[in-house]
Amino acid sequence: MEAAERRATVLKAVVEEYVRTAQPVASQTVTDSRDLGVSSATVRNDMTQLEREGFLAQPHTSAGRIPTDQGYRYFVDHFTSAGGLPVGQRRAVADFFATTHRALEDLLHETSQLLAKLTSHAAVVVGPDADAVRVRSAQLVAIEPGTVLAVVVLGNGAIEREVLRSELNGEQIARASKAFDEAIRGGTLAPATQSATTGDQAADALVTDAIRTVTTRARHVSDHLYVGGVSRLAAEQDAFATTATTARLLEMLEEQVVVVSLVRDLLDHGVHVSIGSENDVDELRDCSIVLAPYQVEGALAGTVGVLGPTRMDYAQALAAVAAVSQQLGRLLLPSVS
Amino acid sequence: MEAAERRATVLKAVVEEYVRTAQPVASQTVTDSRDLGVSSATVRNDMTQLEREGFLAQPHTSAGRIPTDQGYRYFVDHFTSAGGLPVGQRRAVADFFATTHRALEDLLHETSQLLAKLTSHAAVVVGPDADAVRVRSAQLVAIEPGTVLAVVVLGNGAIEREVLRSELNGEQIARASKAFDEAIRGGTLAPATQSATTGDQAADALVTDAIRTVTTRARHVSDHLYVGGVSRLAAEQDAFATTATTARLLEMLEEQVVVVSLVRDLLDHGVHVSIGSENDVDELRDCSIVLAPYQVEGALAGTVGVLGPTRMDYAQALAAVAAVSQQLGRLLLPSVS
DNA sequence: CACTAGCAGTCGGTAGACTCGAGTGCTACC
DNA sequence: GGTAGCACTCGAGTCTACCGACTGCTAGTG
Repeated sequence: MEAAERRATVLKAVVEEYVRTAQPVASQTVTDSRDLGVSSATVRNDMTQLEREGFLAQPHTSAGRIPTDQGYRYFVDHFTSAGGLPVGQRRAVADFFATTHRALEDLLHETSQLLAKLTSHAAVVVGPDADAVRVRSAQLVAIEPGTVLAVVVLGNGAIEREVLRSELNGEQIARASKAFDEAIRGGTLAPATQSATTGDQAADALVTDAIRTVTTRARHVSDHLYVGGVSRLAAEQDAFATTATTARLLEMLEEQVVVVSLVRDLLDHGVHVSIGSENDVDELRDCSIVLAPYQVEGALAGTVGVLGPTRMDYAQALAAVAAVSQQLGRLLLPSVS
Repeated sequence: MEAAERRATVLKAVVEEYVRTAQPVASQTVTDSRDLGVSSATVRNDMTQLEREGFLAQPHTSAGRIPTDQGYRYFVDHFTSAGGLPVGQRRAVADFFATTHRALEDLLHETSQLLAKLTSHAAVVVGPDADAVRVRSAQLVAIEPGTVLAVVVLGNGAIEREVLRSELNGEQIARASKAFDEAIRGGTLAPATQSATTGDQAADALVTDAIRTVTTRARHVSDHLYVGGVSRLAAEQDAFATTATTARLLEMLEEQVVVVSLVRDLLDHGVHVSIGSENDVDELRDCSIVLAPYQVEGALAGTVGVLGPTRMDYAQALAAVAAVSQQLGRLLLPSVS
């Protein structure tokens, strides 16, 4: 084995050991657990070089090495070629998606919990950008005297509904409903200034109101973040500097919008794994994010992701998000859910 | 001042000081901050007696006293007579409810966050029991070929909707809709065995399906828990034994159903404050819960609550839940929102 | 030249000894 | 009943010594 190649193997071993034990990895540990055919002294030399190159770090002089963010990056880029999920987990995912029959919101929420359970880390599910979702159909329905429900079916199977007030009679509402459908069907929910002309001024007003309300709300909903397994973050405490760090993380997840735009941003740039300091957000300096988009009918419909400490089993996380995103997309495909 | 009366005052002082500082309270601290007209030695005697009676405890011999759960209980029962919220907070609550225009789900969620912000603790909002909510109106709406939406308006303003598959034509659906409305309007969503007879077998099947689906889902939704301010739990870490305790708390909150039934159970027994070991649930041994029901049109519509460490400002928490529950009920009253 | 054996050196972690001071409990007294 | 005063207790912080886990280096080997 060539020297450079061996160094890469050493790096791989250090990452794997450290992920497993959370302890700085000694040269001896590496030679014991891997069959490198060299002595610990040689590994030590490799380690010093890896440290010089920025892949490893030493918490203090007389300690083993731990990977730096750059070290994790190399590991992810070179040693996590698409491994599948272990059969047990693969089955769990299949079972989950075979047996659920939920409204979209609940499904996404429970998907986040599934992913959290699979990876033992916090998990997030992000819906698609409102601007990117097409309207499949729309209508207005009188549900009570004075109350109208705007119902919009979206391309990803989500059904938005919004309550409106209107004193119009049934016939007027029917007319408005038609106009409403024509105005936004096939388009996106971007807050545009579609207008309606039914010839009935009151109906027009209702349609305008409906469009405005629905687009506003769509924006709100599309920025929604489904978070599963927050308790894992608390359990991972020790990976973070202080308990305040955990608190700020939880706060950010409650904030939702920061995370949603972060996730979208990462994916826009084709990033699927973001490690520690690669994250611009301060709260995430000690965290890594592993993402996979899911698609419905070939169109990007959202993203599933795992949020954990940088010391994370990346191979497993990648396999998990891949499996979940794929199954989720498949489930959403045929039905309107 | 009589001796017994003074002891109560000492207890009050200890609770208030301990809540403020999180430090065991010394006899001297009490005499310094309150004008009792007695010396610290007397307070010490009172404290030993309060300890004998189980209201106070000593972390170790040479330390001040901290309240026991029983001590907090006495404090809550005797010294938290309905104080109002400070004007600033009162204003914040009023502003919040004056400016929000959200769907019910979002409103409840944001209400929990408001409450969390007010009290600096985690907050929960629980909807009403599905069995207790009356159906205001119900109908079926064709939204796409092959797809029917069941829409149910509930007494508390919530609008449940559920997607059904059906190949019936418009006329059949209209008939089924009427039967659906008649079958469940005015009743509750308890999973009963209402049946429909429209004379059209296919329509009947749709109605039965709709009833089944809606009642099932209603149960699911009514057990939903809105949680706000989970990050506060992490920040309150030090109040709990280990970080594992926090993790288990978060887990329980994610579980939802445990908390929901706990809250309902407490309120059924007229309990508004549950302190530490008074909670049967193990995870809550170090926590207290402060609850207030909110009502819509005179009927119990749900509960808002605060979840924090036993070392909590009970007077403030009580004032906050009272103010929020009252305003929330008022907001839900007139509109179907 | 690549690798290794061996050994000195470094540094965190733990245990024990010591001190400091906050706060009590008790006793004698008013 | 209330108080002053004092001895006593015990946690927390500091210092020291020591152990042991690892490294880095040097000298040596195929």
